[in-house]
Amino acid sequence: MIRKNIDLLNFISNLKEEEHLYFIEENCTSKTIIAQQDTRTKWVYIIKQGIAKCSLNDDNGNEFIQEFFSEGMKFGELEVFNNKAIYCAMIAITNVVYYKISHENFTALLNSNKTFNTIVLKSLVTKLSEKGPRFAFQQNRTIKDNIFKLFQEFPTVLNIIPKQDIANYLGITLRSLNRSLNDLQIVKPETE
Amino acid sequence: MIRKNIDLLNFISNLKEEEHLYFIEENCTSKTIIAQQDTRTKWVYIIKQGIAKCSLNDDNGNEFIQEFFSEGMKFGELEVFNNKAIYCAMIAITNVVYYKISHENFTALLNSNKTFNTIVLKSLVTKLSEKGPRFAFQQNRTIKDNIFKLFQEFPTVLNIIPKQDIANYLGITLRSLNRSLNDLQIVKPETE
DNA sequence: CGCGTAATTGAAAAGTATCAACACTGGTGG
DNA sequence: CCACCAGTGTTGATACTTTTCAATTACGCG
Repeated sequence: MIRKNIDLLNFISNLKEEEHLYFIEENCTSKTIIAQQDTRTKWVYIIKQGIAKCSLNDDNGNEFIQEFFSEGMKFGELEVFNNKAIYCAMIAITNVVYYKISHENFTALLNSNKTFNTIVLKSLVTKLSEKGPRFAFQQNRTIKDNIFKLFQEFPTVLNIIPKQDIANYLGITLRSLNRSLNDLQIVKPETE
Repeated sequence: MIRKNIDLLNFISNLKEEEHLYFIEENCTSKTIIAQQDTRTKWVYIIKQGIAKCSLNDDNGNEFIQEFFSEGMKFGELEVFNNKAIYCAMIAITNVVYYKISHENFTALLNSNKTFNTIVLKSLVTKLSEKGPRFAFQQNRTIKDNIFKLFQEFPTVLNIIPKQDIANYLGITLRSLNRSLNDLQIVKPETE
């Protein structure tokens, strides 16, 4: 649910000065729209710290959250290859520190640096191989099954992510989420 | 819904003799299981002709169809990178002609041949960028909306793919599919 | 304290699945 | 040539799940 890619962060911090300059560090506060859906951008983004949601909004005002991104997750790289407008939005949930790298430098690094090429390939593969099972499970099980599984994997999610976002991630209404949490007797863990 | 990747087929047929031998041609009849879920394989498969379903089955007997694959779609490449058992099955719907290439040769080609590297990257990107919107739409709309959209994009689907498979692709029951088809007055086109 | 955002809850309406019976089709063997 | 069978498709009635709507409460922050 909350994805990370430490390899990529390590790779960046170990880059020699010259190539490290490709990556520009910025930060933003909670709720900032880091990248806007349906616009064109020249940047690929990589989360350094914090949590953001990668979400897809349709005309009816429905928000579908694909994943929550944390350390090392990159975003906007698909647009380097297919040269289209970005097809989903990236919105900060907590305060976020991130890198951005231009399409040109991204492509250059991809062609010149075999390690980077492999890391990018693997990250695409990982994203792909996680999406399938997630949607399969989500479609074929009841809401309760899905919530139960989610809270097993991630017991503290209520302390980190707003309920509406959790509901949008699961593709259900807030009402249904609340009912199921009651039935399953799941409560927000105390933070001490 | 039925994916193709002509670039990859062209690439293969233009390969020089030596590298073309990497790709072994085979064929099978309808309903053959080309690749079995949760097993390990040393092959990457590429459809040359026909249609197969890429599906994910769970313990409860539910089948979730990720996509229907046609000319040029490759399958099993994720396992080259993450070295796990294949996580979904590939089952022929029509008679199918396909290539297979070993993991070793796939990797070799990926490293030695820049065109191939790009084609593989792009195919991953395409798969990724199609999955998100599909599930977003599927989750946030009614069954009828989904069916209407599907039959707009693909009016002849009833002539090609069994109804149960269409239902599994949409994540609904056959009963619901039939009811909605009635309501929408969608009928199987005559084949002449 | 007051405001806006987030969370909670009940009742009614809408959407979907489940179950079971039946129809159609093409192929096979007597 | 007909009877049978398996696979595929069709349909109605009912039960269940989930959403919608609306009213209310809790919380954090200036």
